[in-house]
Amino acid sequence: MRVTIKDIAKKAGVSPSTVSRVIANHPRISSATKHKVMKIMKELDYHPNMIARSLASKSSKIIGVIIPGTAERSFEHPFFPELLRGIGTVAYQHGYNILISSVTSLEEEKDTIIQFARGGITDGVILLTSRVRDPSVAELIKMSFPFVIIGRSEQESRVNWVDNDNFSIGYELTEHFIKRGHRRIAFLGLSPDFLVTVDRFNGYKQALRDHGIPVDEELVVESQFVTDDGYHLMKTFYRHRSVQPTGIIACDDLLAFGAIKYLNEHGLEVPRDVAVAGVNNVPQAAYFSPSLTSVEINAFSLGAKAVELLLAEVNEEYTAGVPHTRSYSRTIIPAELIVRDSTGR
Amino acid sequence: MRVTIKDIAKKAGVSPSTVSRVIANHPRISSATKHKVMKIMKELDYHPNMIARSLASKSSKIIGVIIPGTAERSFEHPFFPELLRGIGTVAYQHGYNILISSVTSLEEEKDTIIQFARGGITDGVILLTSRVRDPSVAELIKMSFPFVIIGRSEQESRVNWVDNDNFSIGYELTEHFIKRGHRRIAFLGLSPDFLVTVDRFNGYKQALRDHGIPVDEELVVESQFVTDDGYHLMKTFYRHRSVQPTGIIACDDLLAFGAIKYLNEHGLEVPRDVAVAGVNNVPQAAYFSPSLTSVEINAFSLGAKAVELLLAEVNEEYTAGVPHTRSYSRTIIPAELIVRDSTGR
DNA sequence: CTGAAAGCGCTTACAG
DNA sequence: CTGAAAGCGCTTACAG
Repeated sequence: MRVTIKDIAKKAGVSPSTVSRVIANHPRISSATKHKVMKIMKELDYHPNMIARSLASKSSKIIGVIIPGTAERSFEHPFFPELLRGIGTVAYQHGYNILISSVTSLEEEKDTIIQFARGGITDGVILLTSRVRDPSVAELIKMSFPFVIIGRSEQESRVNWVDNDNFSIGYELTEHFIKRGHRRIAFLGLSPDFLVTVDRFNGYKQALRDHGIPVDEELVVESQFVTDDGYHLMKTFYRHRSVQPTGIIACDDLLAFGAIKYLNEHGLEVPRDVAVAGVNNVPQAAYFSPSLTSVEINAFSLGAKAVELLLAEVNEEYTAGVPHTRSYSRTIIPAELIVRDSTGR
Repeated sequence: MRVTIKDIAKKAGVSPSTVSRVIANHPRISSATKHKVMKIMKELDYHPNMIARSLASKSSKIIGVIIPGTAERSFEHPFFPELLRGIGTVAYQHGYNILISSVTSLEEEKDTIIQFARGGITDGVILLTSRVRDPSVAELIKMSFPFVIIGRSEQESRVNWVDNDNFSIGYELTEHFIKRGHRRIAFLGLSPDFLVTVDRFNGYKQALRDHGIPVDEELVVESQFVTDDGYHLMKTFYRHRSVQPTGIIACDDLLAFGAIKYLNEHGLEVPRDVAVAGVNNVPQAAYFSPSLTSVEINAFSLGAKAVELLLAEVNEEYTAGVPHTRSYSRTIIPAELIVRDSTGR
């Protein structure tokens, strides 16, 4: 039999309420009884049942993290662990645990969200998505359950989110190429369903315009997901397009690696013949030959900030009685261009 | 007010017990009442409170996953998400959620384990570790709480684990080099605290011996962790050692990438001058120049199998009354040598 | 097949 | 500063 609060109470000669207050570090408790109770908890190796506590207090101290389905494969992305580490670190600091979903379909995702939210398992949810019109977002809003999105949602109001400024990322990257004299710059990896790529693409276009360079649709390569099929995208590109880019901006480093491999195999040297850059600054970017120019998105901070926003909202709920207008935050985590060999020196 | 089982019961004209049985899909329930109750649950948009259910049933349907501290940085490793995906997929199939720890110190790890196990939050725990003498393992054994280790533990008995055969991985990799005529093969990344590297190293030594090649300590490069500092390891190696290896086996692909970068910068071409191979077959291995020979460890399967073992043990506990000797499983997930350009053709 | 009752292990006004 | 009591929302023998 596991030792409960009653066992402690009996042995300490106090009531269960008092033991509970000691555990919760309640202020109005004499330090005498406090120490007595704590001593006995040590002796009996007592550990509170978190489930019972959750039920009684209506707070599980668990944050749910919803990860886009396997189909989108972002799970595999190198920046994901960093994000998770940021989430975990801040959550731990505040005494929260993190419950991870890993679903394969949108229905499973909805199931999970309902379970997390309605089932009382979590106090709030962090949603990793930058999907246009994500159904989970609508669901969460409907339930008015605390949540934060990592990756800007299209839903502009009544949503907390944290993201990089992807427009600027696209803009700066493009300007970097322009400053090195490039004018035929391809954009690799536009996926209309994913705002992150759309935003970067808009930044790209704006930079071109600002420098008087016409946007050439021939230089835009769409892709289904933000995956690692840069090799095949380039193959298709060179087969079907007549333009010869001198620079390629890939929406992701993995895309860039694949693209470079293709270029190498077809006698094009990077950066001599074509300059290439990616985004996300994966660890391998520095070791690649040539080392890859990329953008550090500070995934750790994205995760950390998301937890802070979420906990602010979760706790806001407890300021009962005080009427207030609910506010929503958008937080931009700065990104940083890391220039390496793949765009020349 | 959230709708509870009582609300459903009242509206359906049955007792809460009956509603509970409908939810649990209890066999002895008339399909008439079953349908009536389900209809009302739909109407009222009822979702069971998982916390209450957990408390009453003494099972949270949550699996804890303990990840080695940030200090060890395995969180950042590309194979980790795959592992997690394997865990998540099988867990979901069985109706379990996964709770992730992300701790920074060994004390935090112990805290977390106690919270997960004693606090009743999880039904069982998966421990990612291949640390020699992991204190968490001892803790879990002491509590006799269901757990499975991914990564072989030194603790040979009373432990379930799933792992690759790292001895064979080291052996096969080495034999691959020997067959291509190499005799001076360096081993990069031996970390005495991590069994995974020790096992691979033993396989390496055995292969050399079996082919009559003496083991040369000069060719062994130790490292603190399984990280990405291959570049610096090689720098130190060439500065302090007199031997010139013609082949390098790195304990990890990231190590290999760093090593290759160093070699390139110092006029050594891969594989012409030095052949290099890694382990883990990270996505970038195929895109690297040259593409990297590696070993696919099937991380997804490692995770999937770990959950299966764990759930077997968790459920075994419920076969109460039936006396049985508890058994422990060791499962080996096959690994596969992937030959690419970095070791020649 | 169904209900009444006890119980899971805590928390938290309410009273003193 | 502390206790008695009610309650959190379920499950599950036990009885019928």
